[in-house]
Amino acid sequence: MLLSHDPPLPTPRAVVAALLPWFAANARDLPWRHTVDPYAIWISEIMLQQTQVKTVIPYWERWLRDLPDAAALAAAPEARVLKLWEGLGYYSRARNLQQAARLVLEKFAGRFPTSAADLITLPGIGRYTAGAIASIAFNQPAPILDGNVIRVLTRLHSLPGDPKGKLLNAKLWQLAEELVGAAAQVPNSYPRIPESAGPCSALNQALMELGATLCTPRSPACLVCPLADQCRAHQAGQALAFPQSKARAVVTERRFVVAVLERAGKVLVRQRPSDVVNAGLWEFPNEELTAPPLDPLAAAVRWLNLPASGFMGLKSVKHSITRYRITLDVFRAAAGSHRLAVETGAVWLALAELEALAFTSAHRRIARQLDGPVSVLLSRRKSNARPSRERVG
DNA sequence: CAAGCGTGGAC
DNA sequence: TGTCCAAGCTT
Repeated sequence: MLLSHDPPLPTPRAVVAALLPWFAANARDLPWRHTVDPYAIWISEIMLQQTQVKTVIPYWERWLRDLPDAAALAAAPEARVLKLWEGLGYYSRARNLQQAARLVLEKFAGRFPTSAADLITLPGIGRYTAGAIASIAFNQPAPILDGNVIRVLTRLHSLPGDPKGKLLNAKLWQLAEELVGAAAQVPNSYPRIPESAGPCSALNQALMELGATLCTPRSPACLVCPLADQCRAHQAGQALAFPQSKARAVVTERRFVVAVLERAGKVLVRQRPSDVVNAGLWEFPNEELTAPPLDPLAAAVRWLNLPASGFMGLKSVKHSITRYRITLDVFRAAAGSHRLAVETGAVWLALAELEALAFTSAHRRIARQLDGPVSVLLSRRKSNARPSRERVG
């Protein structure tokens, strides 16, 4: 029997031998791939948590320009850090970055830790990020396991089960460790990325790059995949069956009324408390509609304690955060001394002053509506809503 | 270990 | 247009 007709086994050595040349030829030109500065790599890894590359690029470039090193980050006012993060979401990432920068200065004498074991002690750095920084900045043979690597490895080895579950998760970390260990032993003649720290860096990035560009969730490009001949799921025509992740939480609808109160050319804004979602970010006063029938205009009348003729509806804003699908019904009113200004500890600010503050995404969109020339009148009957150029006088 | 934590890209 | 989900961490 001719063994050469059997597909090659996905051994660590064979996988590395296929991935490194593929990555050297196909790596996307991403800005953080032109540096091995651990600070710059660290910032990119935190920003990339649960966030797409395309979204991160402009944030990363602005951040590195404004806060080029750990000392600058440690010394910056938190408000400036949050403003640089505005729109990226998961804002505790930004606060943890600053706290970690201060720890690097204090506990590590300003030298970034090079081992995953030290890195993971810093706030906001878990097992994945510790391995990513150690390998990408310092070429340490530290494994990584993110959503991309989970997809690649469960397909490559046709591994059933929940990849976040204890058993399979441990198996995947083990496989990732074997791969980066094999990368550490490749000869110098292997294709290299000139600005990469070395083969451990390249291997880990190659795994993620493959998952991001070819081994995608819904339309994997197996025909051009460098691992296709080793991939068990592909051989069985079952690539789409992996990973077998658990279903997400069901979506819940929520509705809020928002007040844009004006006085002498200023608007009323407030800062969210520290123990809620979007903690510390700025917003317009708002209240959730709970009891049905959830009529926003009636709720606004009751909440603002103003006659319906005393304010106008702006275009409603829709957004989603985590498992909630949220509609914001926005009402704009002239208010001399409204009780909301006292009760919530809010402040009156000119529109131009809002620019410097970190707003939640939905409320930033409301603020932009106020800047523009056109407001949208909300009809009492939803089916008859139509645009208008009227403004509150 | 499940749930909380945001947002916008992509199809 | 709705749905999925992206280089996860913390509690």
